[in-house]
Amino acid sequence: RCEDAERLVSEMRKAGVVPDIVTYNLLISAYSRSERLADAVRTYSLALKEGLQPTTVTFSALVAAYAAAGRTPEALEAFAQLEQQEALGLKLDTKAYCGLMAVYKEAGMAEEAERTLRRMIAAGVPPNTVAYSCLVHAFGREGRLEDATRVFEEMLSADDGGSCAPDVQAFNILMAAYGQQGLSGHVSRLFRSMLAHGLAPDVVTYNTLIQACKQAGQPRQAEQVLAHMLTHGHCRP
RNA sequence: ACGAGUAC
Repeated sequence: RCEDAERLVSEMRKAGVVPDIVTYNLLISAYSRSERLADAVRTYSLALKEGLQPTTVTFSALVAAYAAAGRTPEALEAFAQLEQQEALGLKLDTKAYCGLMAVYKEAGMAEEAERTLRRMIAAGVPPNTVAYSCLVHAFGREGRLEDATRVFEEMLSADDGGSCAPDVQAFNILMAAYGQQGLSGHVSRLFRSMLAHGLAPDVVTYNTLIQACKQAGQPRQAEQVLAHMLTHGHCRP
């Protein structure tokens, strides 16, 4: 699919259509998803050489490309470049900050992820469910369940029209965190809370529940989860 | 139009 994109771009050129920054952003993102960091970076340089002005999306895509390759320092550097460009009119938006938080999450730097969230809010950039979920996950990964729960509760009590309210994925993230510690009781409590919030569990929810049963050494409970999925679930195993 | 968060 990267190859298809490349072919398309070269056909564009032959047809006299000049690629713009969005074209390059798309390529960078496609390479990133294919874990082709070198190609992503080369494409970024190419865009600069073409005299194109990188956008917030360009840098976000670059950050994601470095992060996908596990290159934390370079990812942070790419975000720093975006911040430099703030003086030149680029805006740090919610997705850009979330990308940075994801880098910290992957790197096991939950404190930095939280600092980023607070900084975003202080800067007047509206946080959302993704930003909070990312932080919950960052703490969860480090086994810091109290912090993960504290952040999750902040999502529940956030009074901003629901833009930070936990969705299915947010519940899944916290459930997985508890499940990894073998705390299946907390996991099923969260599951009930999820239903009470009117959210429909998805396959990942059920997989997470079953994994939690496994982790806690409760094979019978796992069967009950499967039964629940088959009878009440709006999804298939 | 393009970029961000889950289970195995």
